Amino acid sequence: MSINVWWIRRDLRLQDNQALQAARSGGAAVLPLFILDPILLKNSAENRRTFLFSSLNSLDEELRRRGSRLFVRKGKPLQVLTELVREINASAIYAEEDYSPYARRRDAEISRHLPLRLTGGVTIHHPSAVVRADGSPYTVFTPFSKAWKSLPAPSRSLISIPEVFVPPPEIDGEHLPVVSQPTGFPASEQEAQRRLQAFAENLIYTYQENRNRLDFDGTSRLSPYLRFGLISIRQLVNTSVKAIENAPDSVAQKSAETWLNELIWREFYMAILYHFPYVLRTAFNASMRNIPWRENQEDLRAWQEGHTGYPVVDAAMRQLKQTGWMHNRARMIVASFLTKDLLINWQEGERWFMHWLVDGDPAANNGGWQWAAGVGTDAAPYFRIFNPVLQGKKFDPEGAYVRRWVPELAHVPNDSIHEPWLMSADQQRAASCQIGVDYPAPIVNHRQARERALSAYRR
DNA sequence: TGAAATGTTGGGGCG
DNA sequence: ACGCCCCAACATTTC
Repeated sequence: MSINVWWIRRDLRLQDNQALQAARSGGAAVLPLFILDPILLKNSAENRRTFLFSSLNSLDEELRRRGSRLFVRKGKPLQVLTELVREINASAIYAEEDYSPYARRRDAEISRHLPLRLTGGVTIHHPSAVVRADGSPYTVFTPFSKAWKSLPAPSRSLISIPEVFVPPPEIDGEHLPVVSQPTGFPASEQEAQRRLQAFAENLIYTYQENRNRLDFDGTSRLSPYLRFGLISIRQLVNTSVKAIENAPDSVAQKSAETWLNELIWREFYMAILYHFPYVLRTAFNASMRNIPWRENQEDLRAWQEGHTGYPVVDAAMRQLKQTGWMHNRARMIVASFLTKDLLINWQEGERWFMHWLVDGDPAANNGGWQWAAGVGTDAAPYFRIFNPVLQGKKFDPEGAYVRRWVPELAHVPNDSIHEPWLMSADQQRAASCQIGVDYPAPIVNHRQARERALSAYRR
């Protein structure tokens, strides 16, 4: 009987898995393999490692329930696979294609030596398929999304979970590191399914208005699961399409369409990274590579630790450090603050986010930062500068988000919660919050910082 | 997926 | 009744 390797990379799921399906074709036995690649492990952040290992443990449990198990080996993938293929006399290696520069180099090298077969699955459409008639890639989101939508829709039926695996041979492998469950994001396929189901019942129909609210859980919170493939993008897209069709009214329909667009943004940035891998090193827009950034460690530190004196910024940065996740609206606010108000290089923000985010993905994170800094594809114009006070008032009107993450401000009244420095000495005493002692005064004056950013960007 | 500055309009107070 | 001013509300332009 022939045996295939199912090389698991960012498809940690049994449901709707094209690589797994391909590996089982012809009734072959499947060896589920995860490779602990020292290069990837060195670059990955602790929150993502915890989520990854926890996900692998739960995947292993699921496999054991079906008469199989997960094999883990450590080392350079080419070397690991070469040895393994010889050891078990495998016919082929099946894996879901990954479009990041490192993954492409790695897979190209392996393909020269071994029968590596790549399948789709990370995206709905391959980055090279969403291009203009002349084959050139899109660099603006709206035309990209139109082209994306004009391509054949994904199959509406998902690939079901194999009931029984042909047991693979017993071979040696590493043990998975034992980790505690990541807080806030239980790492299992069932959890991802539960979240999607809950979201599809209600929140998807109010997404348009609620997604921006910092003080309300109006988003799906599926990003870590999608990042590591505990759920397939196809299932999410199919869910959004169904919701668009079933929407009770036009507001609900618009909401489901907005959510679908967010999924397309993800594919857009993956395509950008695929076609323009240099964006990981420098601004997409060549005219935006010489902005006179400030090198100010003190301000950078204040931003990172949530001590800028702007409540909504500090709340968001503390949410990130404490939970490994940040609300999307908050990501835009803190990115605008770092790059515009503090005039610090967006790449500092990109690095900090990758260090903490449990959903950190190079394509999406880079795209988001370049967008916010106004240096990327289809970027926000450089003069679009968020006012952290107005953003707070608009999207956290009662200050619930601020109070949750910045306890020093717990007793500050609503009308001062987003500009506590305006409180009188009496009010500060009443709120048990002395500005400059219990909570910092703003490290920059927004009005002046805005002017500084505008003139720096103009240069 | 902004915010600030500037322009326009129209109602009300007032001489 | 009229002109003038003020200013809020809204619209447009600019960054």
